[in-house]
Amino acid sequence: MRNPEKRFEQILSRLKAKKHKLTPQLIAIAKILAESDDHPDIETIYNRVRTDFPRMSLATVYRNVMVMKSMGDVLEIGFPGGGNRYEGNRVDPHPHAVCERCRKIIDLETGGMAEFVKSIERDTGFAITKHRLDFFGLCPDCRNRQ
Amino acid sequence: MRNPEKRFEQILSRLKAKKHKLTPQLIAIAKILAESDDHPDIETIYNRVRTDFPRMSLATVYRNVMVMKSMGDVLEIGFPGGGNRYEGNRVDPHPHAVCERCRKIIDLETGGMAEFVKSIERDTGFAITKHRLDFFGLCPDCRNRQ
DNA sequence: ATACCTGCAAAGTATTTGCACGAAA
DNA sequence: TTTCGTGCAAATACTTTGCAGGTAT
Repeated sequence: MRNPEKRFEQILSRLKAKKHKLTPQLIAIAKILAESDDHPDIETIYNRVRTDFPRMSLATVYRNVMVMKSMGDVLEIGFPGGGNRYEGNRVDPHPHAVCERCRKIIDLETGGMAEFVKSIERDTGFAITKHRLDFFGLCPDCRNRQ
Repeated sequence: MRNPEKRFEQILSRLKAKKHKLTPQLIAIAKILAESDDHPDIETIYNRVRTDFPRMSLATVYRNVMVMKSMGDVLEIGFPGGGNRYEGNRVDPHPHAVCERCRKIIDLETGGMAEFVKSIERDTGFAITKHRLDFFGLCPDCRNRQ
């Protein structure tokens, strides 16, 4: 998704379809998420939103981001110890390069693997030290329990 | 690494090489990590170790796991909201399948991707809904600052 | 002997929740 | 009008830290 406006409208219509009240706070948070391409954390979203809504609570940011996350309109990039990052302008699963020092996160396109690492280093200038590749789903036992 | 005993000795000798005091607590925790293939969390390690060391503190488990993690002898599988999982019997990076319901984690071997998802579902019986693929390292800006 | 490690309890973080009020539908 | 969302503050969960005493080298 390259068009933030369109993405914003899409999120709003999906919220409406799910019978969520379109409060000014929710709208503002959705807008930030649709527009941001730097994978902001909750605190960052909070700060951005507070330039327009100085009285908005941090709890409201948590709550609304979680709403959109469970709808599948926001991707959570989780980290141990918190400070999770969120992405709303693009929700198809895709790899990320994460700088361990400045915590910058950039989107990558899928491809090989190992081979992949080399091309990432070539294309981005990153020095890759580790990667993380997890698959989420239901194991056989749980699939059989509904 | 298929041999827990050997892996245990390896961790101990690396700890010794780094001038760590081989306290009974550290040895016990290293043993659990070398032997466990179920990616235990801190609480689980704590409980396993406490059958032999009932007076051991949870803080000690945290501290010693972190020591081995920074040495590169323990792999941390981090999750948002805590409850991170640890793996000491194998430290080469490799993909995992994580059950979102029972939190079971199993090791996988590397291969394609997309194609990969299908073969994982075939081989394990998992129903994969998402995957996670992150690369960690230093971005160009940070590489230039040392 | 002495530097490092431990247990305990307290302090931190990040996130979630209860509640009374206020606003969207 | 009625239901749901908000702000605030307190609670929770996980992890880290300060300190006094103990132990591996």
